Amino acid sequence: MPELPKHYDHRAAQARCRTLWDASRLWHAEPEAGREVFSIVIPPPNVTGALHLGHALNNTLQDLLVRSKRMQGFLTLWMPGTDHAGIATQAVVERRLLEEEKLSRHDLGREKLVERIWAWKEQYEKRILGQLRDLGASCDWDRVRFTLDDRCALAVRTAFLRLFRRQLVRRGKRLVNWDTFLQTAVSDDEVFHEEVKGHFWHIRYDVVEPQAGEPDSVTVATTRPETLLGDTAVAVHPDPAGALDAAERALIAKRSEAVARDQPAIDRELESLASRRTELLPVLEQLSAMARLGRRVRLPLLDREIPLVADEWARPELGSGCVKITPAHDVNDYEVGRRCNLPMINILNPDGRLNAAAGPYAGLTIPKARLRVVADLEAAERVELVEDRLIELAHSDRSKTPIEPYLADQWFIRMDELAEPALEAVRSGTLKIVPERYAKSYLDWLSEKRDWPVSRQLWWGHRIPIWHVTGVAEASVAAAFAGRDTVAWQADGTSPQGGVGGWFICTSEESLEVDAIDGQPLVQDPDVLDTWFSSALWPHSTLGWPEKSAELDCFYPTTVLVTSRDIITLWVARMVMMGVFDTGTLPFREVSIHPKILDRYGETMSKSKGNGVDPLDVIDALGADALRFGMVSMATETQDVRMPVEFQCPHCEARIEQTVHNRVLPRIECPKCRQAFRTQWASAEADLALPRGPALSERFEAGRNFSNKLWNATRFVLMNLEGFEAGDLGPGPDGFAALEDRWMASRLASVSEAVTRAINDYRYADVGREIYVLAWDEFCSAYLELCKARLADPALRGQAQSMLLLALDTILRLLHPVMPFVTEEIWQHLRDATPGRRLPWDHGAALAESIMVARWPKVPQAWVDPQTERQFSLFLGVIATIREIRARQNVPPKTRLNVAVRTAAETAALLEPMRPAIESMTSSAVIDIGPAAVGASGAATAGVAGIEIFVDMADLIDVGAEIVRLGKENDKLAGLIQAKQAKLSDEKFAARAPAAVVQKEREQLAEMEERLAKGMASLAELQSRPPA
RNA sequence: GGGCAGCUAGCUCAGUUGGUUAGAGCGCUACGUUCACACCGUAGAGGUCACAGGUUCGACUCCUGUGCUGCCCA
Repeated sequence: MPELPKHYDHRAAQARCRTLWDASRLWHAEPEAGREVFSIVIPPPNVTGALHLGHALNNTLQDLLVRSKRMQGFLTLWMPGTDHAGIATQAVVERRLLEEEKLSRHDLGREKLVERIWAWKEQYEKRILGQLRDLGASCDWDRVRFTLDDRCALAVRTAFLRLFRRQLVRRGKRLVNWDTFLQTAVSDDEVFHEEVKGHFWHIRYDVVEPQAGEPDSVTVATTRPETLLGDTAVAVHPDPAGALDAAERALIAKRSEAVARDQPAIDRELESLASRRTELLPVLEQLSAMARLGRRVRLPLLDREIPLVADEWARPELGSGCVKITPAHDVNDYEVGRRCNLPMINILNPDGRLNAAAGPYAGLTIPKARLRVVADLEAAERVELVEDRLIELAHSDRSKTPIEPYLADQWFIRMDELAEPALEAVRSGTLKIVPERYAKSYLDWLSEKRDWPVSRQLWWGHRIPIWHVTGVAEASVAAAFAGRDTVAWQADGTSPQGGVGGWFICTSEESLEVDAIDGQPLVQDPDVLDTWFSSALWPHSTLGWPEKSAELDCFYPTTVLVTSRDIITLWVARMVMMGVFDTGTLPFREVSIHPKILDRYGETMSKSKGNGVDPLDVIDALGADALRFGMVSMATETQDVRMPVEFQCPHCEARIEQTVHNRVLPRIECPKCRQAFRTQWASAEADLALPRGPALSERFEAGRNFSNKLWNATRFVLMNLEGFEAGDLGPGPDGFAALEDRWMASRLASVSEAVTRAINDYRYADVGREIYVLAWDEFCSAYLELCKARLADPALRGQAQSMLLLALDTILRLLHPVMPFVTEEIWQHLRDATPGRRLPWDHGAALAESIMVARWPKVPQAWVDPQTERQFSLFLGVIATIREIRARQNVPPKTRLNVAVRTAAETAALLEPMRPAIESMTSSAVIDIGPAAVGASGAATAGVAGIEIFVDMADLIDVGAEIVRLGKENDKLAGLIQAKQAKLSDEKFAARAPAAVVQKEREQLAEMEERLAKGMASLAELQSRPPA
């Protein structure tokens, strides 16, 4: 049998496994009746860019579930695919177009731009799917879907038509977040807030024809002075006195609850409130009365008369107590405008320049208009005060430019009816979110039932399947689409004249095939749908809905959705709503939420920050299994995990800590070898010529080392298989003969049970940890060492070989879902060496061609043997103690020592069979085990529970050092004993603690006292020796 | 402003229903390379469990408050 190389070669193994898995297509699932199904849809990665570590985590966890369920015999489907990511992808392509060709999307035109984006998609889809395969994802690669492909498109149109028919789609004006760079509305979720330095301008508006005793002007303040061009009112509170009272009451209440330190600040606020009452209140009362009388003020610059209105949005406790109202460009003002029936003047063009409504300022961009408006106001002596101020400004996540609130026509989906079943599913526990605490944000968000604005003024996405026609009678529309159940229509909301009006016509067909009705053209809505609309249909659209496909029938609803916490509302909630709406069934029964990966400073990783780790770098340097093991170990129940990032020098392999400073440099000089390497930022030719230093993390090394450990354990087993014909492995008629075999069997049973349970509970990190301890600490460090003696003994050799194989095989199967490549590679070697081996849970079936479909270990729980495990831990304790003495005394490893073990006859009987193992594992000779065992004079001693160990040191012992050490240990023990005695002599403890606890404490005390007595005796003995 | 987390060894994290003499991996120190593996072995050092109160015979664990960090929603 050829010997394996000393190191596991992950690159070669990955290539071999890929070939094997692709040739066998074991990841493929066909619908089949009567089998238990496990199905899962991938959260489709955006085709915007390559996969990052977050994806690696998400997909590793899914693959862990999928592979284990497949081995457990479920009919298992993992549906792969990608998302078109409307705005994100279009923005990236547009940006490149501008950078590389100096062209805007309008220069190119809709059709050509969409073509370019498709080309981008093809490139990145290929890359993403390649990355997933490199990661080892066992998706059904015959079923790859894309949210913009024909099948998804039909699902989108059909779902939209169904919503339209149910009157859940409506058209409306709405203040949207307008991205003036991309010229589209973006959703609230695509907006981030950032503080910027700005100013707060206080501007005076004159009262029109003030009467005697009335103020002749009001002052309003704004951070955006150019918006006054769109002002349609100035508001004052309807009951200023009442509002001040309420504000005061609130402050007093707050003061009574505040800690002393915060009270002075509140007192100052109360004082200022009191002074407002005397100075400002009379004027506000007067203005409030004027508002009721319909009095007006004059808008500076445009010289327009606008009403003074009474509305509670004006807060008497702030500023002048008056506020300008710009309904078309501010969310709160919009509400005021609706309440007071104010006109809404839009002063913006879609490109962010002012329109004709801005009069002389038309054509200017917002920043320029602001400068001009301020200059003109100052010239007109209208500015009373300018304050510096930090402003929370909304920015578009996509273009990073400031958002302008903008009044536009949009399509909305009404949420009330859709949200209710989705809320109920989680409240009733039909849909389980793990960890449970995330259910709260899901419920909170859905409970608001805010309408979903679904139009996007983009070219990349699903075109809204609605056409508009004006000036026709409904009868004509009906006649045009007679007999087509794929078409529905609604009045457009304008009032019909003589029965003739405007209509919105919705269809699930690709096109209406009717271009005019009664001579009036049909115009398709130019907008596309929010990306999340197609994502919301993902679980059922990928399986063939609206067709009644065999896949839908077999694999829907899916079993579980695995995702990270940031898209619970955006995606998970919407999938639940649309899944129920379209199919009547929840799209999945459980949602497993995993953490987010942050860098060492707690920042989210991103390419633009330069703090990310490319999964392919890890796969290349340390192996896909190392990456996966790291990911699984990190997936605990917390919401974030931190991952320190390091650059690896390509010259000397030194690791350089990634810092806020060096992570943005194009080149870095290695502090160790003084040679430079490039980073992702390199653009100058000189930098690009340098070799690249990948960003990695030491957190993946444990996985790499683990792969190698397993590999070498396999090497050892294979080296010792000569003469062994593997058949049925397992206990003989009388069970396992050797103690260590019983122990190993017991551990296999416990761990396989624990791992299976952890997988079912989505405790991913526990899965990794359980197997790691079993494989490394128990199998490699203890069991394998113990087998060496029997392997050398012809009579016992077969026994050991059999159990070694049984244990290794079981470990491989348990580990395969976490580390598929190394386990498959080993499986193939082991299969060649022992084709005839059968494990009890194989039930006689032939050895699987791939570990991917080997049967999951169902280890009989009868193998669990607590008595043996206790015995074994005694043995391990003895070994550890002897080794400790040796290390303490600096005894060279090859020096054989004589050891005596004094313990009760009962314990001695348990240890006796392990005598050869103790000897080989501590390179010593065990002279005696029993109640009467004694060490030679000058022996070093140490004890574990109920066992005293004498190691004959002859002249080796450093008496002085030993006296110091023993003295310290005795002191510590004495302290513990004192504490324990105090506890036990406390009557309350004895009276109230459970008897079992008291009993345990007593035993511990007795044991400590015994150890202390021995320690004192040893110390005395050492002190009585003559100095060396 | 509201909600949710987190704060345990130098770093990254475990710690089940309160019963601890608080653990792991990495890093560090010492020793070790014929005998599966130096991507290794053996041993060691290292912690007022963020802070302050409270409940309890007993608190890392439960309650209240404070501080810092992060995320989500306004």
